Amino acid sequence: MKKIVTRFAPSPTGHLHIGGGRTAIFCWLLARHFGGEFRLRIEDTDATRSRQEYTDSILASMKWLGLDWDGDLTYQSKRLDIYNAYIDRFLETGHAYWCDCSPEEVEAMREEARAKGEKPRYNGKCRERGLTAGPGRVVRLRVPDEGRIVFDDMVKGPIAVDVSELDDMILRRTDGMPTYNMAVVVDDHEMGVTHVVRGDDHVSNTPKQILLYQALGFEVPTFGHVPMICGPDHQKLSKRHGARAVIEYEQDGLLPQALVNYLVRLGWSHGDQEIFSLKELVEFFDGNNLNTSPAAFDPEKLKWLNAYYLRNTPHDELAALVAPFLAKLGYEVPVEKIQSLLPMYFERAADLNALAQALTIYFKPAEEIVIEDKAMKALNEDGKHQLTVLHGLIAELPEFTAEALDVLLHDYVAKGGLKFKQVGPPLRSALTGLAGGPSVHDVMAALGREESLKRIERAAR
RNA sequence: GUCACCAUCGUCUAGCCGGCCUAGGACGGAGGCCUCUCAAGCCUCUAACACGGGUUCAAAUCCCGUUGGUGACGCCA
Repeated sequence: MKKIVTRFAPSPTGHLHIGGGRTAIFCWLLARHFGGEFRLRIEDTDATRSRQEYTDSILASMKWLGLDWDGDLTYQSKRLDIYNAYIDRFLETGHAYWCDCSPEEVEAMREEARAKGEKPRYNGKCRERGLTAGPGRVVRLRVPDEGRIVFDDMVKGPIAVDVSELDDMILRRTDGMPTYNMAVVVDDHEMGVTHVVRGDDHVSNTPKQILLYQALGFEVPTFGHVPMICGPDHQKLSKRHGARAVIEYEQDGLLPQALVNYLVRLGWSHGDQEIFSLKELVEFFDGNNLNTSPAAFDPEKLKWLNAYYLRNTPHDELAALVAPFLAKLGYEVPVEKIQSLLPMYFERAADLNALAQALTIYFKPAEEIVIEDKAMKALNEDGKHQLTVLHGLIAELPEFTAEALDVLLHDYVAKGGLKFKQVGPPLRSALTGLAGGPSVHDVMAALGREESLKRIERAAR
């Protein structure tokens, strides 16, 4: 079988969005599954909107997601000569012609068609005028008068469109730049792309591109259009839905594997399985079992997956990942110290940022511990009384360890005929300022005797 | 408006070459166990085949229509 070549072709007009990210993952997976090649191409033919910083950002996001590409990056802006050579070929073979209609004229044609209840399109005015190159002129494709374009979509199955739906699209703009469809076809052919997997929004481009392949005598690749991702309300995806650029998820403290896992399951499935390692993904993803309908983005499920991956990350790795987030909060602390606190917190946070946030109470002085409202309740009269008594006992505890503290507290409760509820919550409020969290004996052991006593005394006042 | 695509719990989905489906899993939600609390974990529950016609002994599964949704219709990609 011929080697499979896929590609991801973003345009550097913004950061890598989750929709594009998912497409990239699918393309990468398909190539890796079949031992083929995954190529990356930057579609920067729109000079006014393309920016280098976006290219850099997209590349960084690709790396973060773990999507490595084969060969060199291809920049369309550096291939103008190639496109022009092919445009000449179109002209020479009579598949294209020069047109001097102004945008306003064309717009009028579209209006006219719309008024007649037809599809808005260019009417072919310059087809037989025999125009040659000149300023203000574009090159248009001569679309066949009749026929149907049929292709077998990898995910959607057979799709047929009548050529009467297509108009004589522009191949070369007045500024000499190729249009999207033109450049894509040339590049995909020259790069040896065998499988074009892209978003659903491109289905209507496919018949146009097939026309170009045919006119050029190129072999038509396999196309696969994955459905779009929409917001939880099934509306167009927007910031309001919490669906954003990949880079933002990185900044929020998501684990790349969680995002990949989530995105891949949005539109693809492997039976009932929810959790996939990268290795399993490569093993299972063969381009089948892709869904045909648009999927709603669900931040809750992403959160759950991230928490899952967080819990299952070895603590030395996790500590290293948390460190930069703590630093961002103003706490430069040794990774070993972070790791020592992780057993108490790794099951209690949904992302690295929240995890770092939770750890800050171990690095700030007693005076900076703010007691939240919910935690105030435990610091009633009895609570403060218990804290005062406990302060003395803890100060005299011979061996200050979590185990010894646990024994001390339970002995104290048993001897006094108390309930643990009378000592646990006030201690937690005093030590952490929070109503929930790890066992109080663990917290004290982590804080150390001196700091624990300071906080208990402060809260007992 | 025209064309294309799509339609299973609130969401992601399994099932879809018809019978194994009184429709399965996961997230969320509700309740419970555990427990000093919050998580985690475990258990239980919640909730769907858009509608209408066919075809058939039998339809979530096949066909047609309706409705609804998405996308496209650029000298953007």
